[in-house]
Amino acid sequence: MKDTLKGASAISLPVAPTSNFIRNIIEEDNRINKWGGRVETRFPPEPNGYLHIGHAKSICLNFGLAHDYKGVCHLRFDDTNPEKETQAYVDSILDSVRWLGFDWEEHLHYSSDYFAKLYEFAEYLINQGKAYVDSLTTEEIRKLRGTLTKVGCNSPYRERPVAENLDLFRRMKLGEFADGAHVLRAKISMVSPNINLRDPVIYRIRGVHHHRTGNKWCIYPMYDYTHCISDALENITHSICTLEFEDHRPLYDWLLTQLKTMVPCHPQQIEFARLKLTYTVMSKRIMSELVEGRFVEGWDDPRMPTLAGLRRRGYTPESIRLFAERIGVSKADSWIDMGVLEDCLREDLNVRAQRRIVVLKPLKLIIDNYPDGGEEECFAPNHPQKPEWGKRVVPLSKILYIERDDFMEIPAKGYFRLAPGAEVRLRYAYIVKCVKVVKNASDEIEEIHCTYDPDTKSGTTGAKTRKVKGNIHWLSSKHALKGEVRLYDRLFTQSHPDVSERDYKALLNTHSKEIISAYIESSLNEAQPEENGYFVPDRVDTKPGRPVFNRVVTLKDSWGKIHNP
RNA sequence: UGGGGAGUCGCCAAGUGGUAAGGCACUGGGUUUUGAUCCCAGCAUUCGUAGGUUCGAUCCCUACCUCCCCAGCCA
Repeated sequence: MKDTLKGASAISLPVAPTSNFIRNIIEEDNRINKWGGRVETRFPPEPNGYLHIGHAKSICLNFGLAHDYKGVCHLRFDDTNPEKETQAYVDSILDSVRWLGFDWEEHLHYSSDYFAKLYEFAEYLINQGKAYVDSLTTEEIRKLRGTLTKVGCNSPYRERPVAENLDLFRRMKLGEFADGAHVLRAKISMVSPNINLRDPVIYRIRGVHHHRTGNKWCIYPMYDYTHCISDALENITHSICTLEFEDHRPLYDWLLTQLKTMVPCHPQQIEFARLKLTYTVMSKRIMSELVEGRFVEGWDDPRMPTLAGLRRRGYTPESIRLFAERIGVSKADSWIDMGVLEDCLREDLNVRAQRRIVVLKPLKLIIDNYPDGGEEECFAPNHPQKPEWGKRVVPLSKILYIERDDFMEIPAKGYFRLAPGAEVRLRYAYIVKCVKVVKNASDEIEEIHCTYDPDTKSGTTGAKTRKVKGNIHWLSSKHALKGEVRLYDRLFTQSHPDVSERDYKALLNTHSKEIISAYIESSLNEAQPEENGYFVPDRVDTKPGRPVFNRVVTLKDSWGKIHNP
């Protein structure tokens, strides 16, 4: 079911993908043999930030489609804005895509690889009378562009002769002008109702160092110009992007039409709705403010929706791929409930994680009739549904820690765990009965006393003779280890955080991280659950002899839902 | 109010002229030494609204309503 494929795209879901409009397009293309059955996609991040779960949707889509249709998916860095891009971001993106389980094989590309070609094509456009050098300032260009409801006006430089344009453009490349002195614009129409077609800027002067091309260039192509050509040069068949690029498509198509004799193909741009997840934000700007303002402890803070954060929290690549499949792909704006993501994780961890005991909020339980200093071994299965995974020893002694929530002095209706006079099974051990509650001066329960029935040990014939409904976990006080456990909750208190509000930070959940000192089984080391959630060692803060765990997600809790909704 | 998109169950999402898939959530029931998992059952006479075409419309036509995106020398 969950095999680990190596190669092209290491994906494999427990469910068959449902149809979506992009698959329908591909299937129709294949039917009419538009691309000779070829499917070539690409994931084109700009190396100016960290990848997040929204990018994961796109990665899974692009690599997934390539995988399913026996095609290939390129990883292409759209690195045309050197002021914001760095090699460090390239590295982190590479790392995240690899971690998610995808392999671009030899198809790792950079838009900057095409700078020479892009430049050559720009000269071609100039020669064709389809591009011109404009010498207006940014503000002047903006003014002449018109507005949403008013058409634009031609720049006074729009009719510059080809030779002058060529000369100017070459000198721009040579570095003869200051940043901003000139731009190259496509000559389309200043009266188009689509603002993207009002002679868009396609090259600007930026005398800055580029993380890959160094100081070779001082003019850099713009996204709209670069992207379609890069797609075409790479022989992409289906160029999948998000909805906001929908009205850039006419420009994408215009450029490739002008350049049809220069490029090998004309890919189809297809737009889908970007992911929005409740209780969090996907905006790079907001995330960056959260990091800078120390509201979280970095881009890989386990509360962040970044892939680095999710990974550190304990999310598995499989769970994220399952999530991407489960949410589907469409063009409708939508918010996916965070619960869907969490459930995908539970589904994955449930089958793969070994079980261990963690007592989060301990309450001392003393077995009065158990011999002082005595101890014995109990055997607990590593997975309740997988006997082949074997059992491990859990030592029992007279003094234990149980979960505070597993005892109620005055039991609520329907509660069937420990209470005065009540009987419950210490899981994998004996049935005990609560005989006494000891409180401190402030009336807080300090310890509870029980008696055990020596004939009821789990695994013995006596265990079958008596049935109790309640069943609680425990750890022997002298054997349990102490460990730091970090409990996380949603980043925002609002399901649909409106970060356009100036004071959106007031919407942050101030209880999104709780650090506690818990009792753990000595062998707890992977994502391992028992009762109160799935835990994973924190990959940054765990040091030898100092265990630090993150609770990735709680278990479903239908009692908790009834009792404290 | 220019242009481009979208509106199918609480949340996603198939279907697109023949009478509403699936998942999540939810509700019942069963199994269970995790109130977990697992299993079984239930859960839109209805597809933004109003008209029209048709034997028949979520699907075609018309009008309207609501929401999203676009005026970076960002991507």
